[in-house]
Amino acid sequence: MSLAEDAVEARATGWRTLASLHARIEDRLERALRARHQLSVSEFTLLEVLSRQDGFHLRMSQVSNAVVLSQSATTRLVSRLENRGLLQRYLCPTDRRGIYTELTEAGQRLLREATPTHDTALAEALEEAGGRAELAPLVRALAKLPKSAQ
Amino acid sequence: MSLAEDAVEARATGWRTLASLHARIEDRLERALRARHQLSVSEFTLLEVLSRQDGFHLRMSQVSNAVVLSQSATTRLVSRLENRGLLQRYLCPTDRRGIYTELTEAGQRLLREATPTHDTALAEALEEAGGRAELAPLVRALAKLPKSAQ
DNA sequence: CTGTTACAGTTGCCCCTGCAATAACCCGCG
DNA sequence: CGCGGGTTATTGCAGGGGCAACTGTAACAG
Repeated sequence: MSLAEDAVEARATGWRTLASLHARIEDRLERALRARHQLSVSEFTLLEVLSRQDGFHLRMSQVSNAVVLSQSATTRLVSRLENRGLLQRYLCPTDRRGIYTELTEAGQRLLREATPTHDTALAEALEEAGGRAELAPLVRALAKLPKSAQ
Repeated sequence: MSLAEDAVEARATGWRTLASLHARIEDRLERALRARHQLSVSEFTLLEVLSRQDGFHLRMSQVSNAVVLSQSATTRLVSRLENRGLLQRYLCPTDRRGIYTELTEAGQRLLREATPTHDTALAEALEEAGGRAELAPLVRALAKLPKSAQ
């Protein structure tokens, strides 16, 4: 096998491992958050991302980028949470095309409640994955990532 | 910050990085495979998984596990590919509840055509991700995973 | 001022997915 | 044999996502 073919194979293997680990973690988080707080992973992620912003607000396009969803999915994601009173939309004063999204008190509270659920489920998922031979190396690598990797 | 909180934070960071990288790669693969071969990532993965089995066949439940999808999604995934003549179902002779899925000639051909597309897109996605400061460490870690990690 | 182009979000439509209920089947026990 | 309990796969239904078309706004050229 040539060096180039080797590289292709290595990337494919890495991708399969990554995809598998991702699916397992997401599945676990989804169930835990859905069962206890009526939240999907995307919804939790949005609350979490907003909470880490100064002033708790972001533009739609930034949200879209942060949660890695299309514009339309972002619109609906924000709408769902807005209907539940967890966040608010308001027009950007200087550019009326822009729309800001801001966490409400209720949203901050729900996030505080859901965070332990999330953290526990994540720890369990990693724990379990660490026990599978094909996933363990990646789990260990994850733990060693630089902290600041935002 | 306590050690325990530190660990929670590290896991959360790792998960965000993993999720972000996964989403970017999947998005890229999806577009490339869809555009050139009318295949989704799940569909390609199934073809690929089948091709690596002796005799190119698997039971539904094994398929389900391999592509990390629910049973119902697996049924439909297999049905779609069967309708396109890329694989065949046939009853397990010893247990008629079981159903085997087997790659056809056409399926093997399409897989051969699509593999370069997949590999190129994957390489590009990793290349691009490697250029982002927050993803680069994980990309490097992926490259170092043991080859055999199936 | 007006027409053109670029940008930010939203909406209609359709596909894929998971859950729960269901059908078909195997196995063991009375 | 025949019934009950556990598997394996399929189907009805509703939710979430992407694409493309559309609305409203800004920016710029003439």
